[in-house]
Amino acid sequence: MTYTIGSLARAAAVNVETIRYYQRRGLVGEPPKPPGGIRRYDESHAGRLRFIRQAQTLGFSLGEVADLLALEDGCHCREAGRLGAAKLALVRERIAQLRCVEKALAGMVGQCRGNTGKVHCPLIASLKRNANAGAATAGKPRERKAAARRPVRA
Amino acid sequence: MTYTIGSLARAAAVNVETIRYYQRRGLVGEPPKPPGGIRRYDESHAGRLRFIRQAQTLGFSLGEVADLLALEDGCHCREAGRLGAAKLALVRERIAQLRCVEKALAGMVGQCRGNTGKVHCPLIASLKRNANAGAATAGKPRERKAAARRPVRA
DNA sequence: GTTGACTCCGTATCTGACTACGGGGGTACG
DNA sequence: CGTACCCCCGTAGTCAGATACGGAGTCAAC
Repeated sequence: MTYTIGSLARAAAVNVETIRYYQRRGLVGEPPKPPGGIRRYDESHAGRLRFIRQAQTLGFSLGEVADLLALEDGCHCREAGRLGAAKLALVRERIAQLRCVEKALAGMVGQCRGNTGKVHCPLIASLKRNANAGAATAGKPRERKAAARRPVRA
Repeated sequence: MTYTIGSLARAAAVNVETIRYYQRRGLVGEPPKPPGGIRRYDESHAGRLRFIRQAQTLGFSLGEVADLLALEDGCHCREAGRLGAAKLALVRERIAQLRCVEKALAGMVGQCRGNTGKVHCPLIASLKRNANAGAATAGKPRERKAAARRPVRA
């Protein structure tokens, strides 16, 4: 089955304009345009779009997503391996941090059962440990030139 | 030990302007200003800032961070519990997804050892399963009014 | 008592990621 | 044939999250 850009957008639950934007950024390909006609997309495009959205909700910027997609697309293995290993470390770090949050939240939610007073939750404390660990390796703020620091749809 | 806003910024590895911005957003408090003087901050402020950054890298928007901080600050337990449970579900989902990515990346990096050809990695496939599961509950794109879909520093 | 680093505060600018607009065109169907 | 969609493409606008700027005031040290 093939898609027009509009039906592709519906299939992947994104805006048409977003697809065009991703094309401009080189994240998804633009199929060749039949003379005087309408471009045709397929499942691989839909998969790519869903992947991008997914990766974004996991905290990857579009730039990072582009890196991941470059891996998928196949580049020289040596390079792919390095890049993949770096991303892997990043992913594992995020998982570890999220587990801290999970534990803290779970504890707090448990404490809250039936209580009507106030709570002081261990969330900040639990994250602070992690943050301090990371802070040692962090440079001065002005040196940061990295991706903007923004999140993601809920 | 106490901080001026500048030393606080260094201690938490953020920009001074960012602190002011967070104050405007109500994420961190502004200590009272001694008449004609300079505000003083302490460890609790530094912790809060680190927490915010931490939470952001985990994919929470500043709005969500504000929710989490409200829990920390203590609100009625019933409400805190609900909020906490919701965030908890979200966090668990993210962990599960990240584990998919982790597995896929690890497999790929493994395959790459010593190989100089090309790779086609199972990354997209691994996420597609997850994404499709979620897609069932997703509304049309235009209905989205949620937080912007942006990530986070590397 | 001047210098230099820093604070205060308001406003302006930048970046990433969309999202909207609008003119020009094709296709489909009643 | 008309009209109702949909596509193409370029450009402009929006929104969150910072960052930057600049004049006036403060403080510590030389």
